[in-house]
Amino acid sequence: MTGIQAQFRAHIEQQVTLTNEEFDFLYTHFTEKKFHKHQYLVQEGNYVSHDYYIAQGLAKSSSTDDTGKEHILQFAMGDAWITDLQAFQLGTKATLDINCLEDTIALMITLENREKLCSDLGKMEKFFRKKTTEESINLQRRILCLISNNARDRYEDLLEKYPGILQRVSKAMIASYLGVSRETLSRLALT
Amino acid sequence: MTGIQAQFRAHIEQQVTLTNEEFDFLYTHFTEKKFHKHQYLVQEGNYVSHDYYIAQGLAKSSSTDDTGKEHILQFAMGDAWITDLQAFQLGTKATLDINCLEDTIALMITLENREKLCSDLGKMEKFFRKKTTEESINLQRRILCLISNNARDRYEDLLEKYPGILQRVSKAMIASYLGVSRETLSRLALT
DNA sequence: CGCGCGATTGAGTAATTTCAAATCTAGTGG
DNA sequence: CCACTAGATTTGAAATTACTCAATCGCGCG
Repeated sequence: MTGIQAQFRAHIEQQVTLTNEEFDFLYTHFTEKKFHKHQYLVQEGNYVSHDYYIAQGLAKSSSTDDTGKEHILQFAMGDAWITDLQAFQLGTKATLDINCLEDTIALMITLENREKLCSDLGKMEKFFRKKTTEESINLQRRILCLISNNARDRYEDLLEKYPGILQRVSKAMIASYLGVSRETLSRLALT
Repeated sequence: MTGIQAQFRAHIEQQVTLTNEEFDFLYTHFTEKKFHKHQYLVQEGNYVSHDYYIAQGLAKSSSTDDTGKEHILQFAMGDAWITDLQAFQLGTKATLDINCLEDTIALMITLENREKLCSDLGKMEKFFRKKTTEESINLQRRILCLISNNARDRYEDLLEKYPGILQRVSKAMIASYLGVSRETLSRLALT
């Protein structure tokens, strides 16, 4: 049992309890893989083969608009899932890029394997339901933050939620995540 | 079998197929209820007893900031789910108001009943997982729209996604949903 | 007719963006 | 140890976008 496996099991057991046999079984549906900094997990225009559990490291998902500007949808630090959800679910081409900001270890699962796993092990169906519900709650919070608050408040909100983020992510990327220009973020001088 | 029941069954069967017995069984977990225009499904500060499937009518969820301004998180037209997800899941007090904009017919389910139903009927666990995944995809799209686009493009985006919305929702509320002032929305004169 | 509500318009102000230039910083090679 | 470069960050100034507050318009309804 590697450290990654133990961490992943603990991650799943936040939602459902597992026997050793169940964990061993479900684990066979995943592939562990290392990615180096700057490597892509998903590239716009390609099909999306996997959903990724980021065990260690840091990845971001983003889209690039017609003026070439990048907009960051998500940072996935340790213990988080990331993919181009729409493309993954529907089997369409990615509209997002997903790129590692640090050397990263991920556990990957294909759509086929995930659906099979959900059918064969009800606890995993439940796990994904709960996890996705959590995800929706977080996305709703972010939407309310975006429509309710100005740039400064959104920035403070982010720092509060991810205290260590400034040490790992450039301010230009944080600006892109918050939906403001990097110059504006820079002028919010604080903390 | 009422029209509402038939509609609800079709809604569920968009994700999973059901036998008559399964539908009858799952349906016992829900309560059908009518609400009149302006009635609250959820009020800020109260506990959230149910998740609501809006069969007919229209409800909105919103939060009110410290300056008294309302920010609209969601419109639930026919065939959509709505609740204060965070408060419902965690059993905490609502931070959202949910209010009917029209006379509305809803099917309501408590957290306890939903969890029981998911345990007793794997297809419903799957249904909720799929539905919540869809929800996440939509929320992600909205976030990208909010951080990528200006007010005009967000407005056009909304009209494209919900063509009939102007006939059912005041422009002040649409502005609140888009995160702009109603005066600004008014000045985007088009369509 | 006149009230009430939603929508629009006007004018001034505030927030944010853009483009350009200056500064800072970490890592590299001499 | 230092100079140098590439990338990140900050700063400046003007332009744009959006907001606020107030007034007006339009329309359905008693």
